[in-house]
Amino acid sequence: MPRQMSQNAAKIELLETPMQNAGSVDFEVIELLFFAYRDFVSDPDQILVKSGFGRAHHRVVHFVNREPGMTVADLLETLQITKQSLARVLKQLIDSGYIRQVAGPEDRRQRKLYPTRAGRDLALALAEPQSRRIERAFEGASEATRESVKRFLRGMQTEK
Amino acid sequence: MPRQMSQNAAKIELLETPMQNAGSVDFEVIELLFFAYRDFVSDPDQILVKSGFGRAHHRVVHFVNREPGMTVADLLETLQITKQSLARVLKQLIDSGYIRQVAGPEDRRQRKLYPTRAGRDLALALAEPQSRRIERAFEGASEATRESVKRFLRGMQTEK
DNA sequence: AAAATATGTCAGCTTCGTTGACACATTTTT
DNA sequence: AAAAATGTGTCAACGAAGCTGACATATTTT
Repeated sequence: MPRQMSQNAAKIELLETPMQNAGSVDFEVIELLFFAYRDFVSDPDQILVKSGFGRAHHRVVHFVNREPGMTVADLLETLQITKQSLARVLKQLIDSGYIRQVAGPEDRRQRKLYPTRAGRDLALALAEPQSRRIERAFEGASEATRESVKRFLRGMQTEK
Repeated sequence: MPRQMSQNAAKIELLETPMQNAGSVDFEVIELLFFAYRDFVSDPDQILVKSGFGRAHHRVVHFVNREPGMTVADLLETLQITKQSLARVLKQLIDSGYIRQVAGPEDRRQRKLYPTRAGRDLALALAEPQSRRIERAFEGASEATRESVKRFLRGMQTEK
Protein backbone atom coordinates (compact mmCIF):
# COMPACT_ATOMS: atom_id res chain seq x y z
CA MET A 1 0.00 0.00 0.00
CA PRO A 2 2.71 2.56 0.78
CA ARG A 3 4.46 1.49 -2.37
CA GLN A 4 1.28 1.89 -4.39
CA MET A 5 0.72 5.31 -2.90
CA SER A 6 4.15 6.61 -3.67
CA GLN A 7 3.80 5.41 -7.23
CA ASN A 8 0.58 7.34 -7.55
CA ALA A 9 2.07 10.44 -6.01
CA ALA A 10 4.89 10.34 -8.50
CA LYS A 11 2.46 9.90 -11.34
CA ILE A 12 0.18 12.72 -10.27
CA GLU A 13 3.05 15.14 -10.16
CA LEU A 14 4.13 14.65 -13.76
CA LEU A 15 1.70 15.84 -16.41
CA GLU A 16 2.35 14.41 -19.83
CA THR A 17 -0.66 15.79 -21.66
CA PRO A 18 -0.34 19.11 -23.49
CA MET A 19 -2.28 22.02 -22.12
CA GLN A 20 -4.78 22.68 -24.91
CA ASN A 21 -7.45 25.15 -25.86
CA ALA A 22 -10.31 24.49 -23.46
CA GLY A 23 -12.79 26.41 -21.39
CA SER A 24 -12.40 29.68 -23.25
CA VAL A 25 -8.65 29.76 -22.81
CA ASP A 26 -7.11 30.59 -26.14
CA PHE A 27 -3.54 29.33 -26.07
CA GLU A 28 -3.21 29.57 -29.81
CA VAL A 29 -3.63 33.32 -30.01
CA ILE A 30 -1.53 33.79 -26.88
CA GLU A 31 1.35 32.10 -28.65
CA LEU A 32 0.74 33.84 -31.96
CA LEU A 33 1.06 37.16 -30.18
CA PHE A 34 4.24 36.06 -28.46
CA PHE A 35 5.94 34.92 -31.67
CA ALA A 36 4.66 37.83 -33.72
CA TYR A 37 6.00 40.35 -31.27
CA ARG A 38 9.25 38.50 -30.74
CA ASP A 39 10.05 38.67 -34.43
CA PHE A 40 8.56 42.14 -34.86
CA VAL A 41 11.05 43.69 -32.45
CA SER A 42 13.97 41.65 -33.72
CA ASP A 43 14.14 43.75 -36.90
CA PRO A 44 15.06 47.10 -35.35
CA ASP A 45 17.29 45.39 -32.81
CA GLN A 46 19.76 44.60 -35.56
CA ILE A 47 19.95 48.23 -36.65
CA LEU A 48 20.20 49.45 -33.08
CA VAL A 49 23.31 47.51 -32.16
CA LYS A 50 25.21 49.47 -34.82
CA SER A 51 24.29 52.83 -33.26
CA GLY A 52 24.91 51.54 -29.75
CA PHE A 53 21.30 52.01 -28.73
CA GLY A 54 18.69 49.60 -27.42
CA ARG A 55 14.97 49.07 -27.55
CA ALA A 56 14.33 51.78 -25.02
CA HIS A 57 15.96 54.33 -27.31
CA HIS A 58 13.88 53.04 -30.17
CA ARG A 59 10.62 53.69 -28.35
CA VAL A 60 11.64 57.18 -27.32
CA VAL A 61 12.83 58.21 -30.75
CA HIS A 62 9.73 56.73 -32.30
CA PHE A 63 7.18 58.57 -30.19
CA VAL A 64 9.00 61.87 -30.22
CA ASN A 65 8.98 61.70 -34.00
CA ARG A 66 5.34 60.80 -34.06
CA GLU A 67 4.39 63.69 -31.83
CA PRO A 68 7.02 66.42 -31.86
CA GLY A 69 6.61 68.81 -28.98
CA MET A 70 5.44 66.17 -26.55
CA THR A 71 6.61 66.69 -22.99
CA VAL A 72 8.59 64.40 -20.76
CA ALA A 73 5.40 63.67 -18.83
CA ASP A 74 3.61 62.68 -22.06
CA LEU A 75 6.39 60.28 -22.86
CA LEU A 76 6.33 58.71 -19.42
CA GLU A 77 2.59 58.18 -19.77
CA THR A 78 3.00 56.61 -23.20
CA LEU A 79 5.85 54.31 -22.27
CA GLN A 80 4.61 53.49 -18.77
CA ILE A 81 8.01 53.65 -17.20
CA THR A 82 9.54 55.79 -14.47
CA LYS A 83 11.28 59.08 -15.14
CA GLN A 84 14.55 57.71 -13.77
CA SER A 85 14.40 54.96 -16.33
CA LEU A 86 13.58 57.36 -19.12
CA ALA A 87 16.25 59.85 -18.04
CA ARG A 88 19.14 57.65 -19.06
CA VAL A 89 18.06 56.91 -22.59
CA LEU A 90 16.68 60.38 -23.19
CA LYS A 91 19.94 61.96 -22.10
CA GLN A 92 21.89 59.73 -24.46
CA LEU A 93 19.61 60.61 -27.36
CA ILE A 94 19.96 64.31 -26.62
CA ASP A 95 23.73 64.11 -26.22
CA SER A 96 23.98 62.20 -29.49
CA GLY A 97 21.97 64.86 -31.30
CA TYR A 98 18.86 62.86 -32.15
CA ILE A 99 16.47 64.75 -29.91
CA ARG A 100 16.35 68.31 -28.58
CA GLN A 101 14.52 69.91 -25.71
CA VAL A 102 12.77 73.28 -25.73
CA ALA A 103 11.25 74.95 -22.70
CA GLY A 104 7.46 75.07 -22.97
CA PRO A 105 6.19 78.41 -24.29
CA GLU A 106 3.29 78.58 -21.84
CA ASP A 107 4.61 76.52 -18.98
CA ARG A 108 8.34 76.94 -18.85
CA ARG A 109 8.84 74.03 -16.47
CA GLN A 110 7.96 71.70 -19.32
CA ARG A 111 10.56 70.30 -21.68
CA LYS A 112 9.10 69.85 -25.10
CA LEU A 113 10.85 67.21 -27.15
CA TYR A 114 11.65 67.47 -30.85
CA PRO A 115 13.57 65.21 -33.20
CA THR A 116 16.48 66.54 -35.21
CA ARG A 117 16.91 65.53 -38.82
CA ALA A 118 19.15 62.69 -37.64
CA GLY A 119 16.46 61.65 -35.17
CA ARG A 120 13.84 61.57 -37.88
CA ASP A 121 16.10 59.53 -40.12
CA LEU A 122 16.79 57.04 -37.35
CA ALA A 123 13.10 56.63 -36.58
CA LEU A 124 12.36 56.04 -40.24
CA ALA A 125 15.16 53.52 -40.60
CA LEU A 126 13.87 51.59 -37.60
CA ALA A 127 10.27 51.65 -38.78
CA GLU A 128 11.05 50.45 -42.24
CA PRO A 129 11.75 46.77 -41.64
CA GLN A 130 8.83 46.59 -39.24
CA SER A 131 6.58 48.09 -41.84
CA ARG A 132 7.78 45.67 -44.45
CA ARG A 133 6.97 42.82 -42.10
CA ILE A 134 3.49 44.20 -41.50
CA GLU A 135 2.89 44.58 -45.20
CA ARG A 136 3.98 41.03 -45.76
CA ALA A 137 1.63 39.79 -43.06
CA PHE A 138 -1.23 41.70 -44.71
CA GLU A 139 -0.37 40.41 -48.16
CA GLY A 140 -3.51 39.87 -50.17
CA ALA A 141 -5.76 41.09 -47.39
CA SER A 142 -8.71 43.33 -48.21
CA GLU A 143 -9.15 46.74 -46.68
CA ALA A 144 -11.91 45.29 -44.50
CA THR A 145 -9.59 42.60 -43.21
CA ARG A 146 -6.93 45.16 -42.38
CA GLU A 147 -9.49 47.14 -40.45
CA SER A 148 -10.51 44.01 -38.57
CA VAL A 149 -6.95 43.37 -37.52
CA LYS A 150 -6.57 46.95 -36.33
CA ARG A 151 -9.81 46.74 -34.41
CA PHE A 152 -8.57 43.59 -32.74
CA LEU A 153 -5.28 45.22 -31.77
CA ARG A 154 -7.09 48.26 -30.42
CA GLY A 155 -9.32 45.96 -28.42
CA MET A 156 -6.26 44.37 -26.85
CA GLN A 157 -5.35 47.65 -25.19
CA THR A 158 -6.41 48.48 -21.70
CA GLU A 159 -8.84 51.34 -22.06
CA LYS A 160 -7.69 54.25 -20.03
CA MET B 1 24.92 86.50 -43.88
CA PRO B 2 26.53 84.39 -41.14
CA ARG B 3 23.61 85.32 -38.91
CA GLN B 4 21.13 84.18 -41.54
CA MET B 5 22.93 80.89 -41.95
CA SER B 6 23.01 80.05 -38.29
CA GLN B 7 19.32 80.76 -38.03
CA ASN B 8 18.66 78.36 -40.84
CA ALA B 9 20.86 75.71 -39.35
CA ALA B 10 18.98 75.92 -36.08
CA LYS B 11 15.67 75.64 -37.87
CA ILE B 12 16.64 72.69 -39.98
CA GLU B 13 17.63 70.72 -36.94
CA LEU B 14 14.26 70.92 -35.20
CA LEU B 15 11.44 69.02 -36.86
CA GLU B 16 8.00 70.08 -35.74
CA THR B 17 5.88 68.03 -38.08
CA PRO B 18 4.68 64.60 -36.95
CA MET B 19 6.11 61.60 -38.72
CA GLN B 20 3.06 60.21 -40.48
CA ASN B 21 2.04 57.23 -42.54
CA ALA B 22 3.75 57.75 -45.87
CA GLY B 23 5.60 55.75 -48.46
CA SER B 24 4.37 52.37 -47.30
CA VAL B 25 5.51 52.92 -43.72
CA ASP B 26 2.68 51.91 -41.44
CA PHE B 27 3.20 53.72 -38.15
CA GLU B 28 -0.33 53.07 -37.04
CA VAL B 29 -0.02 49.31 -36.93
CA ILE B 30 3.47 49.57 -35.46
CA GLU B 31 2.03 51.45 -32.53
CA LEU B 32 -1.02 49.24 -32.23
CA LEU B 33 1.27 46.26 -31.86
CA PHE B 34 3.36 48.04 -29.25
CA PHE B 35 0.39 49.02 -27.10
CA ALA B 36 -1.41 45.72 -27.57
CA TYR B 37 1.59 43.74 -26.44
CA ARG B 38 2.45 46.10 -23.61
CA ASP B 39 -0.99 45.61 -22.08
CA PHE B 40 -1.16 41.94 -23.00
CA VAL B 41 1.87 41.09 -20.86
CA SER B 42 0.84 43.39 -18.03
CA ASP B 43 -1.91 40.96 -16.96
CA PRO B 44 0.28 38.03 -15.95
CA ASP B 45 2.87 40.38 -14.49
CA GLN B 46 0.53 41.17 -11.65
CA ILE B 47 0.07 37.50 -10.80
CA LEU B 48 3.77 36.81 -11.11
CA VAL B 49 4.93 39.32 -8.51
CA LYS B 50 3.01 37.32 -5.89
CA SER B 51 4.92 34.13 -6.68
CA GLY B 52 8.21 35.98 -6.97
CA PHE B 53 8.63 35.08 -10.62
CA GLY B 54 9.02 37.20 -13.73
CA ARG B 55 8.13 37.13 -17.37
CA ALA B 56 10.91 34.76 -18.17
CA HIS B 57 9.40 32.19 -15.82
CA HIS B 58 6.04 32.73 -17.44
CA ARG B 59 7.32 31.83 -20.86
CA VAL B 60 9.07 28.73 -19.65
CA VAL B 61 6.14 27.43 -17.67
CA HIS B 62 3.82 28.19 -20.57
CA PHE B 63 5.70 26.29 -23.22
CA VAL B 64 6.54 23.33 -21.03
CA ASN B 65 2.84 23.01 -20.32
CA ARG B 66 1.97 23.30 -23.95
CA GLU B 67 4.42 20.63 -24.95
CA PRO B 68 5.32 18.37 -22.05
CA GLY B 69 8.43 16.35 -22.74
CA MET B 70 10.14 19.08 -24.69
CA THR B 71 13.89 19.22 -24.21
CA VAL B 72 16.05 22.08 -23.04
CA ALA B 73 17.22 22.56 -26.63
CA ASP B 74 13.62 22.80 -27.82
CA LEU B 75 12.95 25.48 -25.27
CA LEU B 76 16.01 27.47 -26.24
CA GLU B 77 14.90 27.35 -29.85
CA THR B 78 11.40 28.49 -28.96
CA LEU B 79 12.44 31.32 -26.68
CA GLN B 80 15.46 32.36 -28.71
CA ILE B 81 17.65 32.96 -25.69
CA THR B 82 20.93 31.47 -24.51
CA LYS B 83 21.16 28.47 -22.25
CA GLN B 84 22.83 30.51 -19.52
CA SER B 85 19.89 32.83 -19.52
CA LEU B 86 17.42 29.98 -19.43
CA ALA B 87 19.37 28.14 -16.73
CA ARG B 88 18.51 30.59 -13.96
CA VAL B 89 14.76 30.66 -14.43
CA LEU B 90 14.52 26.97 -15.20
CA LYS B 91 16.44 26.08 -12.06
CA GLN B 92 14.15 28.24 -9.97
CA LEU B 93 11.06 26.63 -11.48
CA ILE B 94 12.45 23.16 -10.82
CA ASP B 95 13.48 24.02 -7.27
CA SER B 96 10.05 25.48 -6.60
CA GLY B 97 8.36 22.32 -7.84
CA TYR B 98 6.65 23.66 -10.94
CA ILE B 99 8.68 21.74 -13.48
CA ARG B 100 10.53 18.42 -13.42
CA GLN B 101 13.23 16.95 -15.57
CA VAL B 102 13.44 13.40 -16.83
CA ALA B 103 16.37 11.93 -18.72
CA GLY B 104 15.39 11.19 -22.31
CA PRO B 105 14.43 7.52 -22.82
CA GLU B 106 16.29 7.22 -26.11
CA ASP B 107 18.98 9.83 -25.66
CA ARG B 108 19.86 10.04 -22.02
CA ARG B 109 21.81 13.27 -22.42
CA GLN B 110 18.53 15.05 -23.00
CA ARG B 111 16.49 16.51 -20.17
CA LYS B 112 12.82 16.25 -20.96
CA LEU B 113 10.73 18.83 -19.18
CA TYR B 114 7.33 18.22 -17.62
CA PRO B 115 5.04 20.40 -15.56
CA THR B 116 3.85 19.29 -12.15
CA ARG B 117 0.25 19.84 -11.14
CA ALA B 118 1.32 23.11 -9.57
CA GLY B 119 3.07 24.07 -12.80
CA ARG B 120 -0.05 23.37 -14.80
CA ASP B 121 -2.16 25.41 -12.42
CA LEU B 122 0.26 28.33 -12.63
CA ALA B 123 0.27 28.24 -16.42
CA LEU B 124 -3.51 28.22 -16.47
CA ALA B 125 -3.77 31.07 -14.00
CA LEU B 126 -1.40 33.15 -16.11
CA ALA B 127 -3.18 32.37 -19.35
CA GLU B 128 -6.61 33.23 -18.04
CA PRO B 129 -6.45 37.02 -17.96
CA GLN B 130 -4.67 37.06 -21.30
CA SER B 131 -7.38 34.91 -22.77
CA ARG B 132 -10.08 37.15 -21.38
CA ARG B 133 -8.37 40.10 -22.98
CA ILE B 134 -8.20 38.30 -26.32
CA GLU B 135 -11.86 37.35 -26.11
CA ARG B 136 -12.76 40.95 -25.39
CA ALA B 137 -10.74 42.13 -28.37
CA PHE B 138 -12.56 39.61 -30.56
CA GLU B 139 -15.96 40.57 -29.20
CA GLY B 140 -18.59 40.37 -31.93
CA ALA B 141 -16.09 39.18 -34.51
CA SER B 142 -17.08 36.45 -36.94
CA GLU B 143 -15.16 33.23 -37.25
CA ALA B 144 -13.78 34.49 -40.55
CA THR B 145 -12.51 37.64 -38.90
CA ARG B 146 -10.82 35.64 -36.15
CA GLU B 147 -9.10 33.57 -38.78
CA SER B 148 -7.95 36.71 -40.54
CA VAL B 149 -6.37 38.00 -37.39
CA LYS B 150 -4.61 34.70 -36.80
CA ARG B 151 -3.36 34.66 -40.36
CA PHE B 152 -2.00 38.15 -39.88
CA LEU B 153 -0.21 37.18 -36.68
CA ARG B 154 1.24 34.09 -38.33
CA GLY B 155 2.42 36.26 -41.20
CA MET B 156 4.27 38.47 -38.75
CA GLN B 157 6.54 35.62 -37.79
CA THR B 158 9.88 35.09 -39.41
CA GLU B 159 9.55 31.89 -41.36
CA LYS B 160 12.18 29.47 -40.26
C1' DA C 1 39.36 5.81 -29.20
C1' DA C 2 38.04 10.21 -30.72
C1' DA C 3 34.75 13.58 -31.84
C1' DA C 4 30.40 15.55 -31.42
C1' DT C 5 26.31 16.60 -28.76
C1' DA C 6 23.16 17.95 -24.75
C1' DT C 7 23.33 19.95 -20.71
C1' DG C 8 25.07 22.43 -16.60
C1' DT C 9 27.78 25.91 -14.40
C1' DC C 10 31.09 29.73 -13.17
C1' DA C 11 32.23 34.51 -13.77
C1' DG C 12 31.54 38.90 -15.46
C1' DC C 13 29.02 42.23 -18.16
C1' DT C 14 24.98 45.10 -20.27
C1' DT C 15 20.38 46.97 -20.74
C1' DC C 16 16.55 48.53 -18.84
C1' DG C 17 13.48 48.52 -15.54
C1' DT C 18 12.54 49.58 -10.23
C1' DT C 19 12.30 52.53 -5.45
C1' DG C 20 13.52 56.37 -2.60
C1' DA C 21 15.26 60.80 -1.75
C1' DC C 22 16.23 65.28 -2.82
C1' DA C 23 17.10 69.73 -5.72
C1' DC C 24 15.56 73.36 -8.68
C1' DA C 25 12.65 76.31 -11.31
C1' DT C 26 8.19 77.61 -12.16
C1' DT C 27 3.29 77.88 -11.61
C1' DT C 28 -0.79 77.75 -8.82
C1' DT C 29 -3.13 78.34 -4.64
C1' DT C 30 -3.92 80.46 -0.41
C1' DA D 1 3.72 87.69 -0.63
C1' DA D 2 4.09 83.21 1.12
C1' DA D 3 3.08 78.47 0.69
C1' DA D 4 1.98 74.52 -1.90
C1' DA D 5 1.96 71.97 -5.97
C1' DT D 6 4.02 70.68 -10.34
C1' DG D 7 7.51 69.34 -14.03
C1' DT D 8 11.87 67.94 -14.48
C1' DG D 9 16.60 66.33 -13.31
C1' DT D 10 19.72 63.63 -10.64
C1' DC D 11 22.09 60.59 -7.14
C1' DA D 12 22.35 56.01 -5.26
C1' DA D 13 21.22 51.37 -4.84
C1' DC D 14 19.09 47.48 -6.63
C1' DG D 15 16.77 43.64 -9.51
C1' DA D 16 15.35 41.02 -13.67
C1' DA D 17 16.78 39.16 -17.63
C1' DG D 18 19.41 39.08 -21.28
C1' DC D 19 24.57 38.43 -23.14
C1' DT D 20 29.67 36.24 -24.03
C1' DG D 21 33.29 33.12 -22.94
C1' DA D 22 35.14 29.21 -20.85
C1' DC D 23 35.03 24.85 -19.06
C1' DA D 24 32.99 20.27 -17.00
C1' DT D 25 30.27 16.02 -17.44
C1' DA D 26 27.71 12.44 -19.41
C1' DT D 27 26.36 10.29 -23.41
C1' DT D 28 26.10 9.23 -28.23
C1' DT D 29 28.04 9.06 -32.77
C1' DT D 30 31.75 8.42 -35.79
